[in-house]
Amino acid sequence: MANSAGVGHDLGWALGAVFRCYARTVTEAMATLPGGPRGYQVLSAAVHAAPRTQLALAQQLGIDRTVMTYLIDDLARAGLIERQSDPTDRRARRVVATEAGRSELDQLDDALRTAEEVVLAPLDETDRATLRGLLCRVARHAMAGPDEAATGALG
Amino acid sequence: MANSAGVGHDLGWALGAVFRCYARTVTEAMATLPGGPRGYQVLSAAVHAAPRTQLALAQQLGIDRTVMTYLIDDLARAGLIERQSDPTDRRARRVVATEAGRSELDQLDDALRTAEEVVLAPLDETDRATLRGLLCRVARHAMAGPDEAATGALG
DNA sequence: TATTGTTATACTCTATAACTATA
DNA sequence: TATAGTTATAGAGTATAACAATA
Repeated sequence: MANSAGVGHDLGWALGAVFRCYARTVTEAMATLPGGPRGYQVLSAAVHAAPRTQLALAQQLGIDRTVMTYLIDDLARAGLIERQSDPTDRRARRVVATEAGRSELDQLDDALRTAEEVVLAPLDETDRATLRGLLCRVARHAMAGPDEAATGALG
Repeated sequence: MANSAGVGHDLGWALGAVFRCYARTVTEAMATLPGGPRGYQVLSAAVHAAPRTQLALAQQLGIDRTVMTYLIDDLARAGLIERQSDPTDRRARRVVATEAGRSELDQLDDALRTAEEVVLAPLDETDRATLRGLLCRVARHAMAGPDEAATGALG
């Protein structure tokens, strides 16, 4: 394919290839988690942040609220999170992580670290830091512009 | 979300954000092209490389051969490519670009250049080259490992 | 019998709308 | 009347399987 007319291809191709490699590794690591990568997002939010309602969670993560219902159904069935009645509004449900959920998240985070290692394998520490820095600068700029609700979806 | 336990998030988040920003811009640029980004891949292959059969094209681009049928139907209906009988194998159809297809591809390539500019806007020329270089190194390594048929798919 | 391309069918994911129970 | 959550329905996109023509 070494045609020089490839244009924007250089960046687009590399970006796509790297993203897919990372996404594939991450998705594999989350193969057994209900909801896959998005299940991870919900679980992570439930563990790290104060309990929020399903709607708040859905808006934060850029997930449709009807999808959030199924997602939480599955995660709750797996015993990773729980729905708790909101004492101040009996319509709302607060999403909280269980002990099992916290432990599961720890394992998943390990897997994510590994996935990152796999992707960055060909670079030494200096180059990794450089790539991270440049990507983050570009990412922050990209998020600043248009409305970007999704905070970590894979694709 | 400023929790330091965010783990691999730094890379994964930035990668996802940048990728989605680029993918969105590119997809918008190809909104009127039949088949969207994948229509572009087929058109580009038809223009730049020697005519190939639908199956060869499908395998090269990582597209299912049944999808390729629809894709080529739409591109042909738009007058951008043509199906030609393969003289050496009457089962096969060679995919070739029309003049209109070539011209359309030129315009799309312009749009891609612009999309790249949009994404890389916050970086100066030196940093852009650095990012490109690092991403390409990582991408080449990622492609070398597992079977990666898809050469430029976005989603 | 195997292969290219097409067509028909089914499945997955997601979005839309309707429903309930609260407010 | 509006909102949180659920459920039901429909749509897009994709994969699977069956088919026709040719090798």
